[in-house]
Amino acid sequence: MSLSIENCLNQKLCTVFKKLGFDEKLAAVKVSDRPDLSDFQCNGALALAKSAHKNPREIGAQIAAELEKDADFAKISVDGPGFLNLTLASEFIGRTMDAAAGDERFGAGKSAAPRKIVMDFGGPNVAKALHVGHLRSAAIGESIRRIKLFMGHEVISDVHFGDWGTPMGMILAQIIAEDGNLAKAESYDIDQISAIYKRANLKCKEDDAAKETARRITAELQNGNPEYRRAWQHLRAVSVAAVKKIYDILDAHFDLWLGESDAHETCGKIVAAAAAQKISEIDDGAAIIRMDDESKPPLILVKSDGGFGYQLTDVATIKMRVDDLQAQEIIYVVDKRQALHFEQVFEAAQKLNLAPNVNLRHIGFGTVNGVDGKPFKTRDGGVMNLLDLLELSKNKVRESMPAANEVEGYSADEIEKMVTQIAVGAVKFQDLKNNIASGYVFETDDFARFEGRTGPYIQYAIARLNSILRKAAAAGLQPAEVIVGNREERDLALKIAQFGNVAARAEESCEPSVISDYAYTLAQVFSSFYNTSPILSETDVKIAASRLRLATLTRDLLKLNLYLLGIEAPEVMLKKAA
RNA sequence: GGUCCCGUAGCUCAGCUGGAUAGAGCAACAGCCUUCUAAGCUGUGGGUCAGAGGUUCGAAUCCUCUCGGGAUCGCCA
Repeated sequence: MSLSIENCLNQKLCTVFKKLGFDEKLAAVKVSDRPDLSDFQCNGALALAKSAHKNPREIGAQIAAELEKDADFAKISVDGPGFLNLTLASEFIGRTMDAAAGDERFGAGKSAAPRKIVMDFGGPNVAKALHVGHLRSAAIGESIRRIKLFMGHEVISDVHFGDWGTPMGMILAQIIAEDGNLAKAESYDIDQISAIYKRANLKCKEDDAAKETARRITAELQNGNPEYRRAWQHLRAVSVAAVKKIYDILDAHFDLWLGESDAHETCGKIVAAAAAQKISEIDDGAAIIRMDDESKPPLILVKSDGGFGYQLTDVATIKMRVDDLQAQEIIYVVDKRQALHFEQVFEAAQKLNLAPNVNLRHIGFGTVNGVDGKPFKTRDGGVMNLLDLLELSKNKVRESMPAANEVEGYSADEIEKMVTQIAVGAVKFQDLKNNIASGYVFETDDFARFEGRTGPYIQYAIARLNSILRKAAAAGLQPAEVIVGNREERDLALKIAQFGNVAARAEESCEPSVISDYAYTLAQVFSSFYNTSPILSETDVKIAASRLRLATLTRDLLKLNLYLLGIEAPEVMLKKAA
């Protein structure tokens, strides 16, 4: 159970509602919409009035009268048509902060029903460089992974490498076409492989015969042609290594590096089982599973050329995750344009009874668009490489930072690390500040900006806090009991107290933007506090110690929130002298 | 054409399990650095919440329709 202030208030309200014979479900408290009037509000009286045929203000007054007895409230009023406005006693807020200071979870609870969750995000492909589209999957997936872990679930992340489809045959066919055979295939590096794939892609687009050859080779590869398998093994290994590097920079963690190919054997079993149980049928030479809703296209198990399609692979992968990993929930963080595909796959899994009692969930994210509103393309019409994007961001950060020879005490490596943390933080936050489902417009200029609602803004708040905490420690100042005095202290404390509910909401909705939004507003409230409530120069030692505790809490909480977003916080942020 | 999503400030977006005066950031304007990092703070201006009906004591939020935009609809993944 969460220790958060909101839950505590909910309990107080529930008790009163019960005592007065009101429906406890209506006792919910929320952060006030009118901070000028109260800290929290309860709208229960309005809803109660309807069923009880009573004046909502009367009901509100009844509730207020009960709450008056509680010293944790400084002021209770019934306003407007029947809003119950609750203002907390400063001592109560202070005590909550003191409790949070001793709690590494800052009042956040854990899931009452922890599950074993397999997460499928990433989805890189052999021979294809990661592009901006992969950023969303990595950023969102990693954040949800961390949020789920924080809330007490067990999570296994799987990159689900795209290594078994027609592109494999296309590359092999292209190498054979260019070299005459596959002898040199194992000497190619990632850049060469990417270039070969691009050429293959072009050729197959305009040449049906080439496409046909690629299909045939793909099928032969899948059926175990040893020569193809050997070359493919190499292509895959080189691609995995290249992709790993980028995911490392992005701090996206995968427990498993399985690919579509790993499901191949299981695919065969599924095809056999589906046929035996008469769940599948042959249509136009392909083995398909029809959907209950006939307006939906059928799921294609086996293509008419005999090759296994990705739909089958995804079905088979569900079976493996349930049988081998004991998944109780599988979460796919994949582009929402694939929503129909996942509906089909989930329905097929259900028909085949592969995952009884397993929660299958597709979290579809919107596309990264250009200013024209269409999926983002670079000037030459291609998709922007993720590494290029990161380099762009890094260059902008470097412009604002001193070089190693311009500043004392920092090595070039340390500065480079700082640059990376800020640049990656900016890029990831830019992605995570938006709702998952709504796509967002990618503007190159946004990555050149680190002011306002951005990752670096939050990192900067942490850097300032680190600086204060360092100096306070050097001066021998110890944090102590929180005394809520001025408005900024109160706002900061109340904001800190919200974390428990924020974490729960983020987990429930699988929405990192709930965290990013909170982290930003917390940093914002802190910045006001910073400007009005000095710590080191405060002469009243009790106030200084109280503020120091608030500062420590804020720093730790901001770091935790950035962690939940998969973003690192540099200890210090250097700036070029003006 | 079927299904789904979206339309909120000049721009990019929150808010949408119905509630009080619709919020941020950017951009614009006006202030704040002998004081814990100005990547910051404070303030001002800026809105027929696409439009029309309906449900309700109360609608940006729920329902219906219209207009506008987007995604997707069997062998690429």
